[in-house]
Amino acid sequence: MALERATGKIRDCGHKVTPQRLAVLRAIAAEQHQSMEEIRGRCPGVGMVTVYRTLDLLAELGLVRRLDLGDGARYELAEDHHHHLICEGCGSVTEFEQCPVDLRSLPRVGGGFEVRAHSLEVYGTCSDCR
Amino acid sequence: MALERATGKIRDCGHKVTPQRLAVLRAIAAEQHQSMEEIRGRCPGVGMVTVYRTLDLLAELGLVRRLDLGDGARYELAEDHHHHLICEGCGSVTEFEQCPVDLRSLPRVGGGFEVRAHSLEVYGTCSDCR
DNA sequence: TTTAGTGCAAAAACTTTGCAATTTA
DNA sequence: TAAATTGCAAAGTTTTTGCACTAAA
Repeated sequence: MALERATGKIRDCGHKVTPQRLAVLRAIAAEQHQSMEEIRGRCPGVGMVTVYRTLDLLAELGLVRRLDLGDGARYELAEDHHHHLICEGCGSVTEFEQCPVDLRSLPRVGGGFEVRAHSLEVYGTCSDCR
Repeated sequence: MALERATGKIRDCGHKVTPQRLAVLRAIAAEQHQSMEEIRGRCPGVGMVTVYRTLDLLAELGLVRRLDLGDGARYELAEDHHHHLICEGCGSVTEFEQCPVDLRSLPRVGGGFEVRAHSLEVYGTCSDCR
């Protein structure tokens, strides 16, 4: 379970595991690329300030990533790889599984950059907007 | 030149080409993934409100993309494909050219999504942070 | 018990809107 | 000239900070 890995990491880095942090973690795990508002909606008992600070902490620990695909900030679990389909017409964001990225073909770009994960955004027009 | 393509598009869509819009376009063309602050610095004669509105317009026309890779909003020319290397240690963002993405291998994901461009973010640790 | 974390209220930062003056086509 | 654009000031949003209180380890 990803939650255990996360709580372990929090503890390992000298931070405390609190009910608020667990609530935020569960909220984020519930669905990818959620907005602040959605996350807050999933953990109503947690103060807004704490949600911000928890997201900062989780991002710092490399457990969560913050990204903005055009409409405000979104948060997602920092999985190994992750692929989005973004419609330039309506702005909808959906995910897909199959990975069309082959990083083995990358000569060590940037001189010794150690790859850990990737995120691919494919832009275009969804069937509804054609 | 990308600028001509952009001004053509602006005109074609019934908008006017103004000195302010040209200045913002040039600013954006100067470097990829700049922050609002950097863009503003490159076109000091243009009011902040106008920069915001111009970026909105350009994004709407599909000429510019707004994205956030962890630290505030950044803007970049909406090129066909674009590849970032993001260090989880120091947050630095660099680009690389070689494209490790093969979209032909994608079965028509999402049922009829028409692909126009893509952006790849590779997360990891840069040589300075190892 | 000690140190880290929480949450309120306030501050700061960021972005959008209303409107009169100006400019492009 | 008409319709679009600009920029100021003000209003809205979003995010961060200061500080007393609370809780995890």
